Amino acid sequence: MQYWLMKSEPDVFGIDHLRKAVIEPWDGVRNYQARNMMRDQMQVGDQIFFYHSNCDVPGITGIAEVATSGYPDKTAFDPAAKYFDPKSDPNNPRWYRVDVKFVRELNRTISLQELREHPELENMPLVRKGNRLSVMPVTEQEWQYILSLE
DNA sequence: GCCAACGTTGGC
DNA sequence: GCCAACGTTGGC
Repeated sequence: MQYWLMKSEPDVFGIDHLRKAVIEPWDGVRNYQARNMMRDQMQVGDQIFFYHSNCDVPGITGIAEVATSGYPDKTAFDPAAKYFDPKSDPNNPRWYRVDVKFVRELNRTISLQELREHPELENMPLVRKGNRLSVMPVTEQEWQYILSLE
């Protein structure tokens, strides 16, 4: 069992959308580090913190779980898609995605500001200045600690 | 292989 | 809306 944190803009796709859809592909990731984690490391059942970015109160708002391991992100092949990438060859896909499944919303949003206040979490890429990774691993200690804040 | 220019992310 | 930080691109 591994733990992850995934960022999404709530205006585009937030925890509410996932709650209604239950299972959705996590597509549109166009960053190699994040791609590698989805393609190579994520396993069905892994737990995910759902993080809202680029909004009034950025922070962790819910929990999801990995519903499929990595598979090619087909939106990269579709010229009409927002995340079309002409360099992604269907015979050798450049981008991958996983499906994620809604687990629950947190009782409250644990804001980035609050997460920064805890020395126990200082090694998380999330709280590092300038970090833009949209998919990142979370240690079991960090996972449990954050849940204890809820 | 270097690095300047550019585009994007995302907090504030 | 601003802008710092970072990743990518492409000329050389």
